[in-house]
Amino acid sequence: MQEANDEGRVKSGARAGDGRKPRADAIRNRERVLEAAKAVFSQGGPAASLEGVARQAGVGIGTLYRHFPTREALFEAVYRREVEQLVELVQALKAEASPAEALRLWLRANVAFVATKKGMLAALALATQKNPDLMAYSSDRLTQAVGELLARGAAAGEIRDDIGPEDVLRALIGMCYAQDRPDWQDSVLRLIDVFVDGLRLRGQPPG
Amino acid sequence: MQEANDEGRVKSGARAGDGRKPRADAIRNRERVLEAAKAVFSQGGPAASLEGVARQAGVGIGTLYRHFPTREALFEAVYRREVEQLVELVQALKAEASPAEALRLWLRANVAFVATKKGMLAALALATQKNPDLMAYSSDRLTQAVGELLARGAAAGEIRDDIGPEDVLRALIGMCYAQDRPDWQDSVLRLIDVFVDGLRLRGQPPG
DNA sequence: TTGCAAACGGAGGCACCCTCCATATTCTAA
DNA sequence: TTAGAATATGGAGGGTGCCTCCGTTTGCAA
Repeated sequence: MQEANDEGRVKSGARAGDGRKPRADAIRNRERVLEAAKAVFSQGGPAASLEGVARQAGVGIGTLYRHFPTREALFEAVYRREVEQLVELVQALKAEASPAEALRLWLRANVAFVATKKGMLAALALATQKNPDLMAYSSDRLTQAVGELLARGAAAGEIRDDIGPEDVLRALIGMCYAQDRPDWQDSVLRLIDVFVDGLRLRGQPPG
Repeated sequence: MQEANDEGRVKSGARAGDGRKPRADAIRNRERVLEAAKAVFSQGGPAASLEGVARQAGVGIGTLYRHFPTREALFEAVYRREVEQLVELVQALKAEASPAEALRLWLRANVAFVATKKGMLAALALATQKNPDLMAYSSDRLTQAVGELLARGAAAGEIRDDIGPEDVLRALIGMCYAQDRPDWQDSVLRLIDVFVDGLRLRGQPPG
């Protein structure tokens, strides 16, 4: 009768309403399933077999379903995680590269993401249709992340300050949208270089 | 030259290599399956049951598979047809409305399309991933169609001539991309009105 | 009419979906 | 350390959908 949990939205994971900590094996298995799901969805798209995911994760199908009661829940968890990784990449790049270069590398990483995870994109189309919040959430997170890169560049006088993060994301989406030919990646990578060059301020500060 | 019968690449239907005409019942059933598939995919998305399609079409599952050997083939046929209808709508609107108004109505029709056929969008994401030609084909057809509307408006001095059909389509896609809230349709319809107003030339010709 | 190629429909074998519960594992408190 | 409670596991099972195969039906030409 306790257990009204089911959490704000996220199910299945850590303690929330009830102050209890999940068991160690539960955490481990949850992780395994997520890892396997990432691979399987990337490869096979949104209709990929969940039993296949469980097999690859080395857990029973029942375990998979306890952690993620629906296909959408599983996909959503995988996707949120990917978004989080892209956000973290921003932090890492800030430490390693000049502002403009960091932006360029981050955009390139996104292209790689799209290219590697083809199936995930189709799955995303399905998932956002059933749960619009997911799109809103990821847009916010990514906008904020790009915003940091831009602000840093602007502060350093390396990048113009009249282009907002939404514009950059929209450009990225637009460029990745037309996956009409086998060599679309090359094309988009070139476009990104051009785009970042366009964002650069010409009169460079010392350094 | 009437008809050229649809077949650009499409398999399954009419004569091609062999000069034989398909049987009447074959044509009829093919049509029924397409109609049913449109409804079922729109409602249920790309994973919808093909046996369900066959049931709704009133044909056996074997018949469905003879006409469309794979799920993708079926979806592709449905989608090509939808694109064709949007193209035909352009012709109809040219006869019925002023250039700018025709453009406005056509864009609105696209929003309705997206709204009604939610499932089709997810299916499209899947299908284009497996067959990039499909995207290229539909882009071309739609670009050409919008191009006609724009050219007509420009010729009549109603619409500016420095915006190309690709720009208009990109704007449309961009506006429909953010289906993040239940009332996204209202928002997009407003944006379309604004957009078309923006395309209008101020000094209007007589009429 | 008749003959036959073309088309039909659905049975059958297999994979996957998801639920349920007997069993196994982890945690806690003594 | 250990026992018992709480929690988690895994896979059997009933149902649905996928797709192939083939005996039967139908349209069409002669």
